[in-house]
Parts: sequence; structure tokens; C-alpha cells
Amino acid sequence: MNGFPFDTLALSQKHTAMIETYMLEQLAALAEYRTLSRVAETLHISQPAISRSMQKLEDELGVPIFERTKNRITLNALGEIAAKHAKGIMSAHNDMVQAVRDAERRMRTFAYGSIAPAPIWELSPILSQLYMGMTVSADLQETEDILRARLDSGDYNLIVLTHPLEAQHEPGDSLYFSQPFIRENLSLLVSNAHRLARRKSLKLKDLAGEKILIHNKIGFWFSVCKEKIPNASFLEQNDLSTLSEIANASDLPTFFTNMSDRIGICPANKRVIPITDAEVNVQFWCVCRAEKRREYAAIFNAIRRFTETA
Amino acid sequence: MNGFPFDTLALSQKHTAMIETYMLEQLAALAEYRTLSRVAETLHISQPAISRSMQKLEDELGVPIFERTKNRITLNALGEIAAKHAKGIMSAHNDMVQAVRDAERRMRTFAYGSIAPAPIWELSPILSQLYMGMTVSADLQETEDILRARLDSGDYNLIVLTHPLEAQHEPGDSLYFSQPFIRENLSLLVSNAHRLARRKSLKLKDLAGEKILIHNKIGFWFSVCKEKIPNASFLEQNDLSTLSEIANASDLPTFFTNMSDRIGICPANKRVIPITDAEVNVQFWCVCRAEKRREYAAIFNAIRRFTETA
DNA sequence: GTCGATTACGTATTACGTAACAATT
DNA sequence: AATTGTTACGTAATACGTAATCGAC
Repeated sequence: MNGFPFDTLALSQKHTAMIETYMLEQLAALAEYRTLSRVAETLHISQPAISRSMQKLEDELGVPIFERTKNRITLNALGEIAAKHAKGIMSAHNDMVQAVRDAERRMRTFAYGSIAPAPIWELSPILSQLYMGMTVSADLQETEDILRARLDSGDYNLIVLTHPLEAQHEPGDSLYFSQPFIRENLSLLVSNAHRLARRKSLKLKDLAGEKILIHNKIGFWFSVCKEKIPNASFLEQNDLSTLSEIANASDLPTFFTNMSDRIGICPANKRVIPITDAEVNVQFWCVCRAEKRREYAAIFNAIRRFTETA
Repeated sequence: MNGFPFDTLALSQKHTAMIETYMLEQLAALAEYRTLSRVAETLHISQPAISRSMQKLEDELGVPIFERTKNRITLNALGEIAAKHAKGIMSAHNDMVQAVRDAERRMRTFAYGSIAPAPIWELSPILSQLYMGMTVSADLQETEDILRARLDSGDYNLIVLTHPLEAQHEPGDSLYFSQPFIRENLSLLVSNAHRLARRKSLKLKDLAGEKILIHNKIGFWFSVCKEKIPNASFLEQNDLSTLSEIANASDLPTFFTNMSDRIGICPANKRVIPITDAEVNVQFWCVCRAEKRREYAAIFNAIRRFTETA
């Protein structure tokens, strides 16, 4: 025998030789499928293999875990315990590879979420340039809750809100770091024939009862509009180019912001009427967890430069 | 290639082949010992073996988990994560064999604890006869807390207290089942020359200031005596036969109960004076968890028969 | 008969050790 | 020179499949 020379001494009580993975896998499967044959076809190995594995497992545990009759094998009480643990270990295996791969993905990607689309249009180019070779992924979310939860869980490196986030837990040091980003102001885009076309400015409640063409992937705007405009009927559209085509071809009013023109929605023989409610004239803030502030210093510098020049 | 015929199809993405135990073991060890050579000598395998294992592990995870220089290998951030999980899985392995073997031991032994020695003298023979071939283990404990905790944890199948145990949590059904067992009454054993020798009965406080020879493995008796006898100086002894020899050879008073004679401590030219305090004239109760009452019916029947005839 | 578990036996896989090598200290 | 990690190569351990056997339904 080669290898460990003390084996000859240790054979009386082998130092609790670690249980092999395949045994746990097969035991867990046996607890599920109840017969060796079904385990065999499930795991794509032969019955005799399972039979021997379970014998060996039982032998290594040193206690009987099966109730055997001539052509039936069932787990006894100890076997059920063992199987429960085996399942736990199996899922721990999966958790391990999951965790490692997730961590790797997080290292390779900069993921952020935004409460509105406009910050994404501006921020993603900045980040892509800053994190060359990395994946920059941006999510649009309707609610702040999701954004904060994913920021805290580490799913997001950064989020964009309409207000800064301060520490509500610790009095001394903030949990979050917030920095102002772009501003966005909502206007209504109406044809000259529209009843509101002459107005210099509007309140949301002035739009009561209007039929308004609207994009439905616009983050918090959507809920604000639905909430603040009484009896409005929104004609939802989720394709941007068709939306602007319909808007041009019809007299239906649409929304428009100071950021909209950057992505090519230009008004044609229409009027732009500012909406003056505070809720729709927002200052966006980029927020990260306080402990990441140093790591993301380059980002916040780039954002500051962008904000100042823009 | 024999075996699973679809392997040829699946080779593009091997269905997340489960990580082998030896890899986890070696990874965990590497996180501890920091170099392959030290891992090798710790686990009693060669360095090249570790080297290849870690390469294979890294390959299977699909992400780099090491920082490699020509003659140095260290875990990177991902490797630390992997190692943390590996350690968890390793201990889960140990927990599994531990749990199974513990469960087996519990099935093979009837373990109980008692607040006093006398119930053990009576109960163990009964249980041994009832559970032939099983191990009957009896523990003497000084406090009820330990007994109850171990009864609840399953370490004890049964405990003996000086009072029944009723449900304090659930109003309807009791958590415990209690059945009366033997009674035990404390007396003082004194030589005829002793100042208390003429007394027909005693209170514990009458023993104030006495030097008393006492055994120190007598469960609750010890704390009761220490608590209720003011200024007593106890001469502790933990060997029973030498205690009775000293008692016979000296004029020192000792304790004695109605159960003492069963184990051969007989008074020789001494007087037995009953002590009348309620705390030292006790009724013992056998207590099990309510859900075990049916399972232990035979025990409680045997106890009842014994109690009635004795 | 079929189905399920076990045993026997040969084989393919693979984790191992030895040896040789490379590079850093 | 000593230490550390890697590669090459042959070997020993072992988990596997096939075939045969036994019992139960």
C-alpha cells in the first residue's frame, strides 16, 4: 500500500473518513424516490451501483439506516435523519457554487437601478466609460422599496432616487452616501388645437379627465401621474418609436421632459407646456451604501463633473 | 465511453457536476494553512495532489478562486467565499454522522436523571429488566433545571423529581406526565453519646453548628441540608464505604433515610432520629414528556406495581 | 412472468505518489 | 540551498456497468 504509512495503525478506527458526495446525492435521491431502481434511472446509473453505494454509506456511518427485506429496501428512522442531512448538504453544495459565481458576476458587473429612465440615459454612458470591460447593467424600477432592498442586498451597486437617502438607523455615520445628479421637469406636449394649448403652465389636476398617450416603462412618473391626475385615461404604450409616431399623427397629448429630446422625441407643430407641480420637477440623486463611497469615488467625481457641465 | 449515453450531448455544459468531498476538505484546509505544502502534510497527501485538486476545483467552479504567482498560491476574494462555504459543508458532514450516531445511541439507551440517589437504586433494576439488551444510564443531578433541560432536549427519556411537573405553557394538554414513585424520609444517625441522642425527632435547625459527616453525591439533599442547617460544618466524603466506616468508628452524626438500609448502611449501636421538616420527607415523582407517555406505558405500569407493593 | 435488490466480476475512471522541473526566497 | 507550486507519468483505488441470482408480487 502506498501513501499514508500510518494507515496500518489507523485501520481500527478510520478517522471518520469523510462521506463522499455521490453517496449523499444518492441517499437524498433515495429519500425522494423510495426505490433503488427509480434512483438509478433518475441519476442515470445502474441499480447495483446504488445498492453498493448505500451499503458502503451504511457501513461508514456504522449504524443501520435501512430496513431490508429480500427485494425491498426502505429508510429507517436513522436513515430519514441521514437523508435530511444529506439534502441539506446537497443544497449547501449548490449554495456554494451559486455564491461564488454570483460574487464573480458582481465583481464583473456594475449594476444599478433607477426610479426613472432619464438618469439611465445619462449614467450608463458615464459608467461604461469608467468601468471599461465591465458589464454595466441598469434596471428601471417603479418603487423606491425595491431599489433600496437591492442596494442593501448588494444586487445593486448604486441607485438613483428623487431624493437623498440619510441614515435613519445610526445617528453618527450615515448608512448611505447621496449625491445630486440631473434635474428633470415634466411638461405636456399638446397639439395647437388642444383646449390647453394656450396655457403658459399647467397643474396636474388641470389634466383631469384627459386622454393622455403615455409610455408605461417610465418608473415613478407613471404612478405619480396616475395618482395626481383625477379621472385621466392613459393610453399605455410600451414601444417608444410607435408612441412618438402615434403622438405625431394624432392630437393626443403626451408627456415631455427636458431630458426627452436627448433621445430623439422632438415635438412637431406641438406646444410644450410646463407642469408646475413639485412632484414632477425632480432632482435625481445617486445613492450608494456608505461603505462603498471610497470605492466609487471615481464614479461620483465623474457624476459631479457631468452635473456641473450639463 | 460506457454509461450515460447523453454524455456526448451534455459535454458542453456538464450538468453542474457535484463538487467532490476531498476538494472541499482540501480547500478548507488551504484557507487554514495558507500553503499547499502545509495542507499536504496536514492531510497526509502529496503537494502535487493538492495542486491538481485545486486546479480541478477552480475549473469546475468556472471562476478563478486563486491568485497565482510562480511559486505562491493564495485565495482571492472568491476563494475566500468558496472556502467559507467549504468549511460549512465540512461541518455539515460531521453534523450528519454525529446526528445519526446520536440518534442511534438514543434508540439503544434509556437515559434518565434523578434529583436524588435513592430513586436510581430502585428504578435502574426495573428499567434494566424492562429494556433487556438496552443500556440503561442514570445520572444524578443536583438541580431540577438541568434535569428538565435534558428531558426537553431528549437527552433524558425520564427524570425523577420531588414533585410532579405540570404544564405551565399550554392550558389544555400537559407537556409532561408525572407519576408518584417512592417516598424518602431523612433521619439523623447519632451515637448514643451525642447530645441529641435522646430526642424522639428533630428539626433541621436543631442541627445548627453541628459537625456532620456527609456524602457529597446525594443530589438535592446536599443543597437542602446546606441551606436549612445554620452554621453546620459538613465533612464531605465521596466514597460510600469509607464514609460508613468513619461513621461507625467515630461519634460524628450522619444522615440516614428509609432507603439507606437497602444499600447496606446499617446503624451499629447508634440511634436513628427522624427529621420532621417537610423538605426532607419527600415524595419522588417520575416525569416524562407527555408525548412519550404511551411509549413508556410499560415503565409506568412497572413503577406503579413496584410502588404499590413496596 | 415482471420487478426490485443483491452479488460477482471485469473495466474505466481518477485521485494518488514519485520524479523532474521552475521560480522565488 | 531550501522552499513552494506545477507538470509528467505510471499506479492503485474505486465506482461503475453487465450479467447472474434470489424473492416477492
